[in-house]
Amino acid sequence: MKPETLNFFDKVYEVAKQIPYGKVTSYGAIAKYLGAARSARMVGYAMNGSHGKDVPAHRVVNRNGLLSGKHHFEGTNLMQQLLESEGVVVIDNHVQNFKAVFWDPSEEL
DNA sequence: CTCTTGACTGAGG
DNA sequence: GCCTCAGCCAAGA
Repeated sequence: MKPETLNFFDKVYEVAKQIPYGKVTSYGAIAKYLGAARSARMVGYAMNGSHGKDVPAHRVVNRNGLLSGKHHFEGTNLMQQLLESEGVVVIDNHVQNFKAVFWDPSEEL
């Protein structure tokens, strides 16, 4: 594994790991913090390899607070249950009061 | 090198 | 609030 190739993915993992309990953020927010605001898709792509790591991928949703990545988790509602376990209200794959639980790395980090 | 795919986003209707 | 279109960028075939 070459560090150069892991750079982007690693950064994504590092940021995701720092997401506070009971908070969520968006792919675009992480991408922006990494200086790649146009690479939000890459963040999601990177999360694809987050399995086996200490990355709370369930705390990362799209800009609408929609659990766009729930299909990448086991079962059909694991991601939602994980969030609700942390105090985040989720209804029909949508984070309720998204703005209140939103955590922006560019602002908080 | 070219083409496809995608856990995205912003703008427009 | 919902749907559609176009732009973005990296990885894999």
